[in-house]
Amino acid sequence: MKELTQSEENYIKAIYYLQKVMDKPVGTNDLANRMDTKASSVTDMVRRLSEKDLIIYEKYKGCELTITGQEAALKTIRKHRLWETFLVEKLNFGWEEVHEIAEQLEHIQSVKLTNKLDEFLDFPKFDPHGDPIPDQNGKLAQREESFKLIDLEVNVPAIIIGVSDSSASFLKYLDKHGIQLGVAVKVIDRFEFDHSTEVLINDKMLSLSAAASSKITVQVK
Amino acid sequence: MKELTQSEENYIKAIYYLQKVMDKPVGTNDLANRMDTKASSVTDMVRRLSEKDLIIYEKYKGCELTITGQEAALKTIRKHRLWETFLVEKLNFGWEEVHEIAEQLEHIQSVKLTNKLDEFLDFPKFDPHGDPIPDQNGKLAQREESFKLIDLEVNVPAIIIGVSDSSASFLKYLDKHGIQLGVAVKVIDRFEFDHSTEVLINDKMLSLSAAASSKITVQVK
DNA sequence: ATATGTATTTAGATTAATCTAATCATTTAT
DNA sequence: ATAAATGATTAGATTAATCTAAATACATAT
Ligand SMILES: [Mn+2]
Ligand SMILES: [Mn+2]
Ligand SMILES: [Mn+2]
Ligand SMILES: [Mn+2]
Repeated sequence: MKELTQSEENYIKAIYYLQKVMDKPVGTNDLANRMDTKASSVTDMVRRLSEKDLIIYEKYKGCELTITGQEAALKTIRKHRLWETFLVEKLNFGWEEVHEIAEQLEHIQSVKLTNKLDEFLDFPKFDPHGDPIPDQNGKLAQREESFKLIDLEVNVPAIIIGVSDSSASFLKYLDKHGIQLGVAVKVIDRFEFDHSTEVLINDKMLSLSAAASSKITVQVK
Repeated sequence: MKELTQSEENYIKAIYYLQKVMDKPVGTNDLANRMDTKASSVTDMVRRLSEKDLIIYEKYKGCELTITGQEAALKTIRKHRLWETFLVEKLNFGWEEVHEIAEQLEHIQSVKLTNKLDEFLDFPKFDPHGDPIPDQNGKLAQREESFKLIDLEVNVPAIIIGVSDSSASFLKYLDKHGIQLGVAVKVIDRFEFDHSTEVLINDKMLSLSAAASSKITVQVK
């Protein structure tokens, strides 16, 4: 299995992600959209990837990862999340700054480096956004059952364990309101008409939009 | 000043290096040789670099860096040497393993990352091979006067402060004989006919070839 | 089933980075 | 000063990754 180019690694990651969320073959436009390129470019690339047996692709039918492709995806994701952890834990970056840099660092090719970094960080199981970090064998830590904050029942104490949107704008918004991983939350009230939620966080009341609360993952204590 | 491609950064570094050691305009073949490519590829690339005002280039006359080009070179060298330091100091890599990985890491584009890394490492002045690390402004620490071990007078105590060859084979050879930066050396005898040198290192006598002793930099205590 | 619209692929170009083989320029040696 | 050797450039191809515009296939609604 030869090394992948940066572009190939990025595509493989995107396919991995889309496969997960839509649970059916990934269409050319979905990919083009996610990768922020044109459909014609995607068609070219999926040809190459399928040539290398990283995906199964049939004209007009979309694509999905082979086992080899999944392994490749997990390797890249492992690197990405380890680097994000490094940037936050060791270099004191904010969690909203690290994704972009990790997009580059994830392409560094050295298994030894990855494993030494892992060790240096004390084998973290989750990255700064609460996403699981694949281990050397590509295995992901299994989480206790978790919900989106928007689905958490009223008056049930819970803890914030992740976010499903790592965009700088969202994360900065959370920072402003003292919302971090590990913090306790309780839903005090919810309004049917717009699904906005009143929550208690850090002893302060806060009203969250449906958009926000649907992107925050919590776990009941 | 737009970002440079990896290839451009590598060429700029090579020109910087060659300019230093040969002290005259860098020829196409010198560069081709150093970059391990073909002269025709170099001609193409120096055209591009000169187009971007990173070098001055005239057909058949070789090239040299402009001020902008020198700044670019120093930025890349800074990243390279900081990463090498990180790999040795924090991740416990051997000094013979880090160059290759740093060749990749040096292309990560984030000034903030570079500066935070610098801080994390406590603003090191020299990398694991004894080469100076440019600071934020591209300034290199000036060394006390130093010599090559091959030029060190007999019976003058000195300290090893650098190597001018960072190839894995040479560094492994040094490791085998306990030769590291910071270690004390004294030349006991030197033989005219092949310039081999008898040295005392770590309380042990050792005979070094001219090839070896000409690549070790020392400083008189 | 036919038409319409959307998804996807093709055709044809472009740009960076590389190569080989051929040509041209400069330097050096006779 | 001329020839030979060395150094450098050009011409022409190739490959990855991208694009625009045109063509085609598939899905859906009437
Ligand atoms: Mn990320
Ligand atoms: Mn990436
Ligand atoms: Mn190096
Ligand atoms: Mn490099």
